[in-house]
Amino acid sequence: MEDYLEELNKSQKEAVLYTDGPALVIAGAGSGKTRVLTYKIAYLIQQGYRPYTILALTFTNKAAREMKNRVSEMVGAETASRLWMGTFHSVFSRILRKEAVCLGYTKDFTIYDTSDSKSLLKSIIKEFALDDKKYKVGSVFGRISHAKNALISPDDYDRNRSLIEADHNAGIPRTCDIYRAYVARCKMAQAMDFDDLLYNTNVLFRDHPDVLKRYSEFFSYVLVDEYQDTNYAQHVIVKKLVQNHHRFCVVGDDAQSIYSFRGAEIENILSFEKEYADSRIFKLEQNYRSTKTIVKAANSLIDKNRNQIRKEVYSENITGNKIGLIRAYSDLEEGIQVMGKIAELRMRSHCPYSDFAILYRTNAQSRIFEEEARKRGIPYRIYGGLSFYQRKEIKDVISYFRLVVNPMDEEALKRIINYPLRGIGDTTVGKIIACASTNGVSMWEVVSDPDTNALDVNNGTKRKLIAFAQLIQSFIRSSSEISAYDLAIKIVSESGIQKELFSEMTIEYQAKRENLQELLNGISLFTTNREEEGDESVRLIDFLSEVSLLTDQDADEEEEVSKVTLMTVHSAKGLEFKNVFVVGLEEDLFPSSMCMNSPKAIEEERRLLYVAITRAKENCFLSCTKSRFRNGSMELCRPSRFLYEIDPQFLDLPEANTVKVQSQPENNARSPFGVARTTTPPQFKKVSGVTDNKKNISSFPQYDLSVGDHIEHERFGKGEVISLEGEGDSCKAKVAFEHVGEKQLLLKFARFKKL
DNA sequence: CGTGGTGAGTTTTTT
DNA sequence: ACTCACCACG
Repeated sequence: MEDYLEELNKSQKEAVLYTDGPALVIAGAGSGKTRVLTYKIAYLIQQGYRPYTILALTFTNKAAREMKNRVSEMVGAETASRLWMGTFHSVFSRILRKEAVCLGYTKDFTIYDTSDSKSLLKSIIKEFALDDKKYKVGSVFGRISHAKNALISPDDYDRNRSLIEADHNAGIPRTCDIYRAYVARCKMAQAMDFDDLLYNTNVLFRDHPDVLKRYSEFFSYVLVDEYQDTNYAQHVIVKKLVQNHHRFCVVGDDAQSIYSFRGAEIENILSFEKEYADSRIFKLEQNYRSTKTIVKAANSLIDKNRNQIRKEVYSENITGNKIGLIRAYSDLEEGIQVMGKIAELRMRSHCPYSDFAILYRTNAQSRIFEEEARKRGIPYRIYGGLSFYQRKEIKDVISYFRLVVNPMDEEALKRIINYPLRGIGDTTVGKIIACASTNGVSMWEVVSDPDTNALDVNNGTKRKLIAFAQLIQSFIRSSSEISAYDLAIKIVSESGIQKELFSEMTIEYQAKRENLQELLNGISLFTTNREEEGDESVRLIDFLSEVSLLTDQDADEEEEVSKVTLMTVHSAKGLEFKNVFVVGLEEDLFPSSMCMNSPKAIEEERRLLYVAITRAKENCFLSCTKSRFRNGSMELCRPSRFLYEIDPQFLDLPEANTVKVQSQPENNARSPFGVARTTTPPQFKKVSGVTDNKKNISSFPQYDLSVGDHIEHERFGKGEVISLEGEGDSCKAKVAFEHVGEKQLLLKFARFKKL
């Protein structure tokens, strides 16, 4: 163990060894944050802390798993497995299941995922007879979620003037009523949504001092990873847990705070020192990951943020290459150029595909890179998109499981009451909901006993309802007798799901069958694992509570072939790659158009780019395009303001630019992109030149062309005219483009200019 | 009650 | 491009 400590640098070591009070570790990008956390846990254990009294909270499952693995290597898997280590959500859900009764919940409560929550909100908005064009499910959900993350109850909400006013101004004054109804319905369904896992943990500790006392005495040391991403609720709960002894350590980097959209408060980390007068702060400033150039370039960018903890991140690695710039004419060509560059670099340096990552702001950008990779036969792996457990066929099956475990689960019931089709349509479901709410009972009670609840449906429908209820009841009876796996099999065959999935032999259905098979395999694996660990009766609820908090990133399949990684910048946090391409650096995309009127949001976007750049170990490329297909039409793009904020001495400015600057007399400033650079950087939306750009695009001048002319096309880039045919409006040109090959252009529509 | 077609809106990020 | 809501018909 003493040897381990020698592997740390001075500040890392200090951070590990200090355990007497609150510790804030500011960990610059690539500075060995996980190392400090894992060594610290090992050190605590060495100091005599019992492992099961150490609580380590992370933000993602992936981070938790990685930490667990690394701790295992140091102290052994046996000891590591006793630690309380996991995401906030998973650890708190464990606590909540234990203490559920205090809160009026059963241990088997359901966890609603985002789509369940939204579906419930949709019902409520409909029941309130509100205009769903005004009351958009997404924004109502967002407001409720923010309220919960700020520990604001429906009653608090009502009393909060600024919230009420904001809703009023947004034309949705009844948001608070929806919130109240939503909470009641979740409770009625014995369900908690993601935010409830935090909110209710706080309620538990607030209203039950004895319970809090038990946990705060039980946990002898608390560690929190990615503290900059915690929201108010998490902050308060941590505070409560350590109130007795103040022995805890939070690790984070304010420069990498990128989750404010879901309630993260950068203030939690910025004001830590004020909050805990007895705290010590440790700064890890040496970056071990990247070249000097990458670190300095990233620093020069993040320097533009006002709100931050000052630190000097530096690298002792080689200087390395400058940051590459890629300028494309269109999103299409961006894909071609980036993939081309990857192929070229790979040839030159013989590094595997897994050394490359393409990072983008939005998932929608992935498609073009995917297509281009496929064309070239470059293997790739996309992260993000729908998680396995969110696919329709999987959610449907899981909903059966959920209903069996918790018949009050309204969202699960709605999902499967007519799947597979059994003649219970929207009309009937509407009646059931209405009947349930007038009688103050759950939908399940209405379905299983339509008569007592005076449900107004005809006899045929009633029979169908009763048959459905009996089906579910038979599953419930079996659930106490047979294993989770056997029950799953029984459900799939007796519900008719199996028949339905074999009713068609199309590729989609084939995929669905495979997915279902995978789910069953997962249950089987889960059951055997638990049984090996000595758990005699593995219940379905155990499986459910585990999978409801999993995301796609957690499927850690061993990759047999090396692949290029495609992911959003958000999901790249914490990862590193030899070569990184950050794409789509354009105004309204990165920074996102969502935050044009908020300097705070712009600072967050800047941090996001900081995160992206600092993922790179050796080479980093930034790309932008002149035009991009968005929302169904071609839009002109201006380079991101961030490109001008990076100190140009770290940028590899291409020679060709000089030429381009000359050929575009309207340019009045030297810029890395040879694109009209207004003397002031692009400002907020109302002053921006977006509309002017739109005009430019349609007033592209027409030229008389002849064979051999060189042209510059809006999407395809530069090329040479090979042949011409037709006259007037139907005149067509065949053009050989540099990057995209030969294309036919109908001159009437083609957007290009002669060079 | 179910289905199949059309049309509109949609995209920021995730536990 | 892709999903979802709505509508008309069987």
